[in-house]
Amino acid sequence: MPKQVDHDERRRQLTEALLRIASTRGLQAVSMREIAAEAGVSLRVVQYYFTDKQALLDSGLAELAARLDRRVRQRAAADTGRLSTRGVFEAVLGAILPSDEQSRLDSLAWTAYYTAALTDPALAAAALTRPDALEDFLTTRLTTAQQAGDLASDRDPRTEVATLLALANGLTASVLGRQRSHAAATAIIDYHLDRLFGPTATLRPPPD
Amino acid sequence: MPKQVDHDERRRQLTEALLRIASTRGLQAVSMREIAAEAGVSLRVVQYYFTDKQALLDSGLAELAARLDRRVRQRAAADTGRLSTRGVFEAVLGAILPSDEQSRLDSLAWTAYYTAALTDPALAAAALTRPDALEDFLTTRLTTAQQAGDLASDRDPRTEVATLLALANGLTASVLGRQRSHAAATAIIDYHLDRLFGPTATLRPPPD
DNA sequence: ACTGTTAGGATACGACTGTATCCATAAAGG
DNA sequence: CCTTTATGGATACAGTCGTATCCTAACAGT
Repeated sequence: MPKQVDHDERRRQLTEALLRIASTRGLQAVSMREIAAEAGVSLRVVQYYFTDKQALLDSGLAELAARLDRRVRQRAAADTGRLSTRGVFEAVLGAILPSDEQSRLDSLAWTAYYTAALTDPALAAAALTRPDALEDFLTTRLTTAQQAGDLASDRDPRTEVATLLALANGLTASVLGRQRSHAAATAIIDYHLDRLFGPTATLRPPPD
Repeated sequence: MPKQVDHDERRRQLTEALLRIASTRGLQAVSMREIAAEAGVSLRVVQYYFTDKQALLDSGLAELAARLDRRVRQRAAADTGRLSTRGVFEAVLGAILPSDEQSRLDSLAWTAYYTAALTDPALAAAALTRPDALEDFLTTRLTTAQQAGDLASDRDPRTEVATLLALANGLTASVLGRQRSHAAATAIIDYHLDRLFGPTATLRPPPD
């Protein structure tokens, strides 16, 4: 047998080439030949490791979901026990908003996939499933905080969580379109976390 | 001369055919021939009334912006004087969220354009300009309400408006993806308007 | 009535698409 | 050693794309 190639590694390289194109030139600029060129291989190699273009697109979507999940998990879930409830929300929402260049590119690709899924049934199943896990986790956490007295009793945890996630998505769109800076988006999130959890002590000036 | 055709009317028909395709099959499904078929004319006619595909896309974007502007204006700005500040916000935000089938289709097309503009410089200039007018109008209105004592003094009108608009966009995305119903999105908006303007009197049960 | 312009039908061009096929090479197993 | 199999280069195919061209038909102005 020939060179004995690691198929998973090859597929990973091609998937990353695909996402690089999708995030910089859009999902409609993704073609078999473009992926090959971006990855520095021939067209045949792309065909060899992926049966279909659809398989390639599916792989890109899966990798993207894994990346976003990883980002949220690394920022928050690792030491979720040690963080305050507010800290958890800051971490999760901060992980959703595009901050550095890489997360911006990933958000761009994700937006492209999401939009394509709205009119393409082949992508809808994979891209339009609601990520219940994150929402449930935050709702549970916020409900607990409310029972502990850290959240006003007239707040509805489910609605508050749904709001913050939808708000983060809306802000993300505006950051991607460069209508708002990352800092401005973060400020808006913080404003609402302040209201949610009351005038927090973190950076309050010392009492005179 | 021949049939003496109304060029503007012809262009309007073709633009609407374009938007019909973009909102149901996506912007990447829009081709000259598809537009011709959708409008029931020949390819040559499409070429005759639009010099470019780019001109066609620009026309679609302009029509879309006009429709959304019209929707907001009809719901709110016409009798903005007679409405309460809360009523204005309900009207504007309700006009942004896709409600009936037509506004859903328009929102789909708008989302497709916005996403395409993120990676296509030819669309970026027209689609990624911040609609300052609406935001400024609402901010002014909210500031006035605050001065009249209808809004708690520790609220920041600018941030509140930016939040509600970004929230409406985020909720719109979830409604388009059928992850949330229109009613659920409206409930979330109302929840926050309740908090903004205090426990409102509109539907409060009569005091015993 | 003739002429010139406008409106569109028909067709073609080169580029690009996803996919399929043919064939060469290289290494592992007998 | 030699056959088999995994890898990938080269090329082809049938569509579709935006755009260009050619030509005809119908009417306005003179």
